[in-house]
Amino acid sequence: MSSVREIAEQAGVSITTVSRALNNDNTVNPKTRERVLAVANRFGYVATVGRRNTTNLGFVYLGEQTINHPYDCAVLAGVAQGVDECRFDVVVLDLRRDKRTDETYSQFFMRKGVRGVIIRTMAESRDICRDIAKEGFPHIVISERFEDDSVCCIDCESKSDSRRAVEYLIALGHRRIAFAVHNVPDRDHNDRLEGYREALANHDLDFRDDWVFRHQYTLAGGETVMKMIASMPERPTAVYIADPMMGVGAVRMAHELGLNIPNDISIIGFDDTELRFSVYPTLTAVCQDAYTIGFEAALLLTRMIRDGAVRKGLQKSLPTFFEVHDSTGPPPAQTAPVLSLARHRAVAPRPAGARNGDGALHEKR
Amino acid sequence: MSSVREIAEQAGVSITTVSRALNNDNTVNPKTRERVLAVANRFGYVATVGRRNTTNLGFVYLGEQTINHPYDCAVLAGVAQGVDECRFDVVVLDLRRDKRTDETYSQFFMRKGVRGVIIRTMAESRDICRDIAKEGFPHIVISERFEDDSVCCIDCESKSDSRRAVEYLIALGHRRIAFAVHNVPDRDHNDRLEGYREALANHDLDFRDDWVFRHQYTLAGGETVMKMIASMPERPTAVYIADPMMGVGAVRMAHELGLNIPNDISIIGFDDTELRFSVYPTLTAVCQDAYTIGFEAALLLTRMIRDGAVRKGLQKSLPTFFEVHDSTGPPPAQTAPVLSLARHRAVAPRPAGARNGDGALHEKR
DNA sequence: CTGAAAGCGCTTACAG
DNA sequence: CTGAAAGCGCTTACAG
Repeated sequence: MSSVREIAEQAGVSITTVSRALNNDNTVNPKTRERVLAVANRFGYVATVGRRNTTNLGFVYLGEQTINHPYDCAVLAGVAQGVDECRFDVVVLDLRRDKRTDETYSQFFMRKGVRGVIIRTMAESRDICRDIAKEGFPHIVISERFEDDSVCCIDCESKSDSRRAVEYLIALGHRRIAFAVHNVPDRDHNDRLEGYREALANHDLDFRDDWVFRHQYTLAGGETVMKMIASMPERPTAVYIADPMMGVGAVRMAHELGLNIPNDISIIGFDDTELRFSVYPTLTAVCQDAYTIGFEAALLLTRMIRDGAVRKGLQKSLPTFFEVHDSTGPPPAQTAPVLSLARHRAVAPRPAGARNGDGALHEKR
Repeated sequence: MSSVREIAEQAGVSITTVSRALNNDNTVNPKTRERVLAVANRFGYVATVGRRNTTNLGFVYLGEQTINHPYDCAVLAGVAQGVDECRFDVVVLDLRRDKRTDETYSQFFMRKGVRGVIIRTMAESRDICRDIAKEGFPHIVISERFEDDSVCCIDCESKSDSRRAVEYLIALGHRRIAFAVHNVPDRDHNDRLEGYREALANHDLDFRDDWVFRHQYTLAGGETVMKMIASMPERPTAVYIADPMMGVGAVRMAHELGLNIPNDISIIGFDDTELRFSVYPTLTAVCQDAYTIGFEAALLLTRMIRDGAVRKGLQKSLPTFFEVHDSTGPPPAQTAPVLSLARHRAVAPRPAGARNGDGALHEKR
C-alpha cells in the first residue's frame, strides 16, 4: 500500500498534483493525470483512514443490478467465502448509479475505497471491462471470456458439455431435438447453441431454425417455449433448454399440458445452482457452479492484491459437468400434437428412488 | 458527521483519548471509553478519508453466512435498492469472522467504516442485537421482533395469515391437517405454529402432536416430511408447510409418490420470494416479501442516518398475504395409505389456465 | 497547469 | 490513565 508521497516521487510530480489527479480536479493536465493514475494503479493505491487500510473489494454491476437472480446470489455467496482467506470484505457497487461521467473507472473505484473489483458483466458491457483492464485497476470479470489477454476473467466453458448433452439425447434415440435459450445475445449462450449445432452435425441431423427458441430468461419464457413446442404439428421429442429459469418454467408447463416427462418429452436443463433438484422430475442438466465461480474469482483477486502481482491476462476457465437425472428417457414410439391428447391420457408416476444427487438445494457447503 | 475534536469536547477529554477509545487502546479507562463511545454513537461518527465521508452500510451476519439462501438474496436485493435514495453502498460483514473479542460492536463497525448496520439475525443471536442497540449504533434488525423498544427492527407478522390459511383448508372440508416447519426455534416460525393451533381451536379440531413435523429447512427436509405424511395409516388430507424450501421439497416428493396435488393432498406453502411459482402446481401460500423487508430496512436506516434522528425503538411490521393457487382443493372422499395405491392410479392433469399470479420468478420489478 | 505551505483528521511516541 | 505535541496522509487556498 502506497501513499501520495510515493506516487508523487514515481510520477515526478508533487503530492498536490497527485491528490488532484486522484480526485479528478479539472485543472490538472490530462497527460499528467494519466501518468499519476497509472502509477497509482501499479502501486495498488487506496486512500487510508489514519493508520488503517481498507480491505474492501467491490462487487460491481456495470448495468442492471440482478442480485435477486439465483446466479448472482450464488456467485456472491462464493465471493463472500473466497475473500475469507485474505480477510477482505465485499461491497456492492453500482457503476451506472454512481460513476461520474468525468472520472475514470479507477478514480471511481478509489473514491469508493475498494482495492479491487469483481465485475458482473453482460454482453453489452464488454467494452467497459476492457477499459477497466486498460487502466490497470485490479479486477476480475466473471462470466465473460475475452480474447485480449489484458482482461482478467473467469468463466465456464459450456460448449462441449452442451454437445455431450445433446449427443446423450441422440443416443437415447431422439431425432427431433429442440433448443431454447434466452434472448440476450452473449458469449456463453452462443457456446451452448454451438454445442447443440455440433452434436446435430456429428450425427447427420438437420439443424432447423424453427426448433431454436429464444425467449426471456424467466419462468414465463420457459413456459412459452414449452407451449410452442407442445403445439407443433411435428413435435420435437426432446429439448435442451440452456437457461436455468427457463428450464423450470418449461417443466411447469409440461405438467400443466399433461405431458409426462420424460415419457412424452425429454428435457435437459442448464443449471448454475441447484435448481435442477427443485423440480419434478429432477432435471438432467448441463451444470456450472456459480458459487465456485465467485469463490475462485475472490481468491484470484485477493491474492493478486496481496502479492502486488502483475494483473495482466489472468484467465481461468472452470469446467461444466453433465448430470443425468430423471427428465430424460427414450423418445415415445409415436408423437402427435399434444393438446388434443393430453386430457385423456393416464400419467404413470415415476418409480420412487430413481433419482441420484442429494436434492439439497442451498444447503450448507 | 463529527470529528474527534467535537467528540473530545462533548466527552470532556482530549482528542488523544478519543482516538484511543475508538481504537480500543487498552490503556484507556473503561468508564472513559464508554463515555466517548456513547458520544461517538450519538454523533454518528465515522472516520473520514481526507475530505470524503463514507457512505457504506453494513449488511451484517451475526452467525452463519446464508447469502445463498433465497430469503437472504431477496432481502439483499431489496437493501441494494433501498440505499439508492440516499446513495449509500452495502458492504457484507461477518461478525463472527472479524470482530475482535476485546472490542465493542460499535468499535467493530467503526473500524469497518460503516455508518449503520442491517442485521441478519437468527433466534440464537437475539442477545447480540440487544447489545448493539444498547451501544446506540445505528441499526435495524430484520426478521426478528423484540419487546424492548430499544431495538430497531422490521419483520412480518405471519400468525394471522397462517390462521387464515388453515381456516381456508377447514372451509374446503379438511379435518386432518398437518403442520410442518423447520427445526430451528425462532419467533416467526412459532407464530406460524400458533396460527395453525388457533385455527384448529376455533373449529373444534384436535391439535395432534404427531401431525406437527419439524425438519431441516431444505428440500430434503420437506421431502422427508411428505414421505412421513404419506405413509401414515390415518393420513392427513392437507398440510401447511411453513417454510419455503420445505414446501418445494414436499411437492417433489408428492409427485414421486404418485400423490396428486390437490386431489390426494392439499399443500399450503410459505413463500418469501416467488418460489411458489416455480413448482407445479403453483403453491397456495402464505407469503411475505423478503425484497420489501430489505428495501424498507434500508430506507429506514439511511433516513435515520441522514436525519441524525434518535434511533430508539423504531419498529415496523409488514403485512403478509395469503395467495390461493392450485395446490389446494377439497379433501378426497376417502384416503388410504398412499404407497399401496399410487402406482395404479391415473393422475388427471389439471386444466390449463387455472392459475393466477404472473409466474415470473425473479423478473425485474 | 503546477507546487510550497498551511491545515484538517487522525494516530502515536513521549511526558507526567 | 491522560494529554500536549509531533507526525502521517491527505486536501486546499495561495502564489506563480
